[in-house]
Amino acid sequence: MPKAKAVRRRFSAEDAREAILVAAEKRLLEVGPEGIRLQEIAADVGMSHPTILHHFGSRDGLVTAVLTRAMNALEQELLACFTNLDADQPQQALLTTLDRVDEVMRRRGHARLMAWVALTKPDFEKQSLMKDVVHAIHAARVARGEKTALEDSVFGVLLSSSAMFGLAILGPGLLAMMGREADEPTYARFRRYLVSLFVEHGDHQLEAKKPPKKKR
Amino acid sequence: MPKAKAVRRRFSAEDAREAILVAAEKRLLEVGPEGIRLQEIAADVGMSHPTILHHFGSRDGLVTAVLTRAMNALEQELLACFTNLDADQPQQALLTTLDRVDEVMRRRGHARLMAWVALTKPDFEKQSLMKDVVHAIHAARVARGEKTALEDSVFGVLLSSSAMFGLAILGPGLLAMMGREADEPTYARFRRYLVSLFVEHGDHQLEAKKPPKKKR
DNA sequence: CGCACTATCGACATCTTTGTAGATAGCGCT
DNA sequence: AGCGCTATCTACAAAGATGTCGATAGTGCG
Repeated sequence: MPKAKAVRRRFSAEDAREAILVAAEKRLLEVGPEGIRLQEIAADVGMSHPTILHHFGSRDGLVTAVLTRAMNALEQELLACFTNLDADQPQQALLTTLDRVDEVMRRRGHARLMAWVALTKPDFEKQSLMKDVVHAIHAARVARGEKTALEDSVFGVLLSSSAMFGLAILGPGLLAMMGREADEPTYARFRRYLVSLFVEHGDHQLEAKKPPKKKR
Repeated sequence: MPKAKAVRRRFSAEDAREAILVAAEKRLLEVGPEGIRLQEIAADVGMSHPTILHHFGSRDGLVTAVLTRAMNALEQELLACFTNLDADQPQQALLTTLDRVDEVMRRRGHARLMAWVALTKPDFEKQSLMKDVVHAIHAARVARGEKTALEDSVFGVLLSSSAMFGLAILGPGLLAMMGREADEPTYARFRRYLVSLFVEHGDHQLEAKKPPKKKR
């Protein structure tokens, strides 16, 4: 009996790369860059693993491609979180920004991606968009009348970023250790708590400037 | 010509396990649990890899042993950071506590250990010592006269922990993105900034209770 | 249609890593 | 010293991963 003719679908090179990258990114979020296996990804896409090598040259080529793709996408998503740094409603603007960052980093799992990159590729090319964010925030604070140094705003962004990242990675474990539910309302209350810290800090800077109100 | 007699040193089982665990922990901090290679560790210790298997049964046995050992040691070190939660000098006590945590987590690299565990072993057994820390802090705040809910202290600890962890992992990258030096003085100033946030928050809670001082 | 191009595949080569088996040699005990 | 225990070694087995090669079969174009 003659062997059955293999039905072979054929992507365009572009589509094939895209499908492979999507499958690889899924694995990347789950098991990290080191856990990417050509055969697994090939099976997910429904092709044989030499096809992946044909499109990316080597396993390392695939890993680099998927990492840069994922980091670029993450950068865009984070940029979109900072679209309404509204100076009129600083408190509300800060809260919605934190909500969005939490959505991207924790609920959609992209903090894990950053963690993998930071742990395994410490010299990965960094963007510098955050500088603009810091200056926008600082300008708004100064316009509001706060007497504050630029570094104070730098530290505010640094604290928010570190905390949202750390929360995404360690949050469930930490909350469990402290005997609290790691549910969405708790996370939402925590974000409000963080905003209140910043608001109180801003008011404090404001008062420090206001010259003669009572003693001293 | 007769082959040279092999000079073979012989540890006690205890010492051998210890030496292997030390070498394995070094690799663990560098490349994570998945990166542990029996042959590399054996070479570091100066033995052949089947000896490791003899002592730990399997690679997985070694990994669990080194993980539990490292996490237990980390737990002890972190516990030691909370020895002076002095209610009389809350500000100074908080600052030195943060200094110590930073020393353990960032400078000694143990945040990477926690990150590896959180990323690859999400269901690793957790301790619950933090509950005691939270209650101690909260009791001190209430004794000081702050009108505050327990969850407020929970969130304070959660914020500190997440931030110190995130700072240890992402700190250099974030600071570079914002155009600041990632040197020790900067980290120290950041810790003081974080403490000032908590102090202002505490004062705010205090004022909220204090009934009649001026207008309002 | 017929042909060139190339995405795809099966089979294999090679390397790495874990794990096994049997032999060997250091150490403690009598 | 002699003997048993076992930590250690060499050599090999087995599995899994990346990468290579030549063949095959869609796809687009003349």
